[in-house]
Amino acid sequence: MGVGPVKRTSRDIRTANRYEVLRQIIAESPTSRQELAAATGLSLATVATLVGELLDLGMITEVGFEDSAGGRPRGLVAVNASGGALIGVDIAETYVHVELFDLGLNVLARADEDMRPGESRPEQVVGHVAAAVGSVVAQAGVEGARVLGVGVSVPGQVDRDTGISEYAPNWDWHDVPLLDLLAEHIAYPLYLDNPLRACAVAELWFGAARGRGDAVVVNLGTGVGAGLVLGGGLHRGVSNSAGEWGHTTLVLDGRLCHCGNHGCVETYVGAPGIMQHLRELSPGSPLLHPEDQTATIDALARAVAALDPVALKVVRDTARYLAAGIADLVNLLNPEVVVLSSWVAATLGEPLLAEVREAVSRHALRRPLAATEIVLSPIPTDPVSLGAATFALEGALQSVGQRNGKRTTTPARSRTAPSS
Amino acid sequence: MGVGPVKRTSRDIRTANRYEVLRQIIAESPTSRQELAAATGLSLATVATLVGELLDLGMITEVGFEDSAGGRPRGLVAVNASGGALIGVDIAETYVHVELFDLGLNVLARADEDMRPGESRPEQVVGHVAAAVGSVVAQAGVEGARVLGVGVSVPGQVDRDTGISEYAPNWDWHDVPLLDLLAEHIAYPLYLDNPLRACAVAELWFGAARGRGDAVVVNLGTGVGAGLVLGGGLHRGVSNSAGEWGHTTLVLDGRLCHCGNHGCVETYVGAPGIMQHLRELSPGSPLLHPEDQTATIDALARAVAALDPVALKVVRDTARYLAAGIADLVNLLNPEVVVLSSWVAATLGEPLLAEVREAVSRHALRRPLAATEIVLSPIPTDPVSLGAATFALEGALQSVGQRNGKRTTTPARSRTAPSS
DNA sequence: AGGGGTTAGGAAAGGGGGTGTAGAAAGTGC
DNA sequence: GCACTTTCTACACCCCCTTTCCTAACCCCT
Repeated sequence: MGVGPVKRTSRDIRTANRYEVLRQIIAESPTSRQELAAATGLSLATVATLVGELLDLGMITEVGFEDSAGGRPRGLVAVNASGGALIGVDIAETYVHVELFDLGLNVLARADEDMRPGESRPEQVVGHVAAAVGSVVAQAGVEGARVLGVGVSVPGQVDRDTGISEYAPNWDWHDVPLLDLLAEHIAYPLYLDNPLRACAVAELWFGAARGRGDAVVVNLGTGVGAGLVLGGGLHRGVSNSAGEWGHTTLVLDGRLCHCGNHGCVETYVGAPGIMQHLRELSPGSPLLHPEDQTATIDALARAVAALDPVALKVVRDTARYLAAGIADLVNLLNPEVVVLSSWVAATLGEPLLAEVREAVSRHALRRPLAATEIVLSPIPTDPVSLGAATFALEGALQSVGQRNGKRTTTPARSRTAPSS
Repeated sequence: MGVGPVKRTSRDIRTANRYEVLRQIIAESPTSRQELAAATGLSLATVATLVGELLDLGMITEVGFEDSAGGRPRGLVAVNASGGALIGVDIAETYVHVELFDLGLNVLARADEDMRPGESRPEQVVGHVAAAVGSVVAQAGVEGARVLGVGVSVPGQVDRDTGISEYAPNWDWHDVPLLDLLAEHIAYPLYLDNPLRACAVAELWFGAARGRGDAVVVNLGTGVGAGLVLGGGLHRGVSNSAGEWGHTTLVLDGRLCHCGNHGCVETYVGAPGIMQHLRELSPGSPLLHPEDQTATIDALARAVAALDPVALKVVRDTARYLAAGIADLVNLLNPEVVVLSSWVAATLGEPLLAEVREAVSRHALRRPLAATEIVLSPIPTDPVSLGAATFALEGALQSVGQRNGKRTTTPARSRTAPSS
């Protein structure tokens, strides 16, 4: 339980600025110190210091000079892609997906492990994760020392500081010390969080929320949730469970949700909800693949492109439910941007977006609506593993200024601190 | 439109600490530097510096010593009630309510002005405000120089920095430069904001949100809204309209709301909504005072105390609607505390709270719910004018460190800057 | 080839902020 | 009256960002 209001120190300013500078370099590589200063609003001196730090860390390199038209040419810096590797782990109900990134956040290797419904014990999940992590490191052929960290996303409620999965609805986990279990198999610094926040941080660093103060990242997958970016940072809530938007009541006495309530957003706009709607409209629809959500949503997207009337109606109805929920978010939080993320949003794409925009504009109040954009996530890869890797990147960046090695309350764990 | 993420400077830290120390002194007066350091988590040196500043400003005074059991006795400081006066202005649809506070936030004088339905021109409202402000200053007999500032709350969307009422639904105002108009009549520094945020800031300083990082202040009056305290500070949103929770859709195709949608929270739990429910249940009910919301809600509260079955049902049903909305807030934001504020909440009191708690516990997810308390506002006076006065207090405190007089982007206006 | 103009970037100084510590100040107890 | 204890102030120190000055590096012109 967080005690008292947030304690801010001047070091937080430094960390935030470090993030900002690196973000900018990753977004626009190569770039010059001058451009960085202009883009971040920091002074040249501060930018120079931070760039120096990042150069020392080997995260960026100097890559020549800009052409000059009289005057000393600007030195250019770029991400040093081979300066380190980041691993993002996306643990979901039925699979573990792991990606290894270079520092430019390009995917160097992938590994997937399927989990059968029965495999719900923490040790089993940890085993899959360890195998996949080992696999991507081997594939990419990077030396272990180059791996700056491993970010792990696990559904449910997570305490990132203690590394405990407090509650995972899929497997009925309660207070599983996941990070400690993983540390027994994985020798790199580990960071734990949940997929909602992973997607949000991915958008914040590399996606549609870059440079925005307030954003909502709506996550449309099997489950539904929202990552909240408020005041330029992630909002976590007192007990790390902010963003549970999927169980907002949309329809009084509506469909029964696994959370026990009726009419939750998730039951209408989650993949199973969409499938149910399709089934109700057209019980024998060829689009329906009863046991395969991905295949069904794919088929639905293709049918929409072919102007299939049933598919169009399913998407339109789904968009309406979704829009009702998003309109409430717009009114309540007045964000700059609402990002539609995760695989259902990516698959349904523009047609869904168009319907959502139209329907939101009918529901939301005019003034807040005018200030907010609704967009699809521009992130081409899996946002969850990217976001998880970003947590590792943030972690690596956080401890830069720290007295050498002495981690005080750093959330990072490594093999050297197994359990206890 | 806010550009880019929030820019934090070390001065913000100072300001936040200054707030924190004064808040603590006001809450517990007299108190010692030692206690302040313990309560705020700051070092003794910092506390001493800040206390010194506040002493210089005349906002607090030294009031003797604590008894000692060996050792130098602790010096005690207390709010210097007569060190200044703050004025809070609550502009509502049908009245203007003004209170003058001493620095202990005790009410020294009140003034009310009624506005007839026709009186909707900005000049008329400004006239009422100026008259009431003049009245409280005269009543309290304070010299003008002692008035540190006037906080003004006006419904709708407000840009506190420019002092413009961008949109006020009651009177169909659009971009009225209210602060400039007021500055022609009022010679004190002026601060503008809306009642939602006024209530929130009142709770943050003096009420149930003190010392909490995340809180939601639910405002139950004629209109309904929520003040959001996130990360220890007020959340405003990009275009200053965060908190429009009253128009969250609660019932699909429900009651028609003046915002044009159906089923908004406000149509069920706002005072007019409650009256309508009473009318539907018992058309000729003696509790109903058709033209007087306050009287009706008062009567309802008394009837509940007398266990009148109709009144009990009205309150229970209202609580259910309210709870559905609050449960969504709890899930989404995971706050430490939800505060029920404004006159409807104050009037209906404990019976409403009990029903709300019970109903929220049925709707919200277990984990976030476990971390959040739901309470009635402990603030005994009008929270809106108190909050408005608090804005003035914050304003007075903000410019302390500033180079003398030179206001850079200070929101405060005074007579010396009339229009343009 | 050598100077003048121009722009980049580093080094140092300065201001704001918080913290640790020595020593003065102000009590109690013997 | 002296020792002990505790508070509180003053100062040095560290962190962070910014401003300013100066040197480095390049272009163009003569």
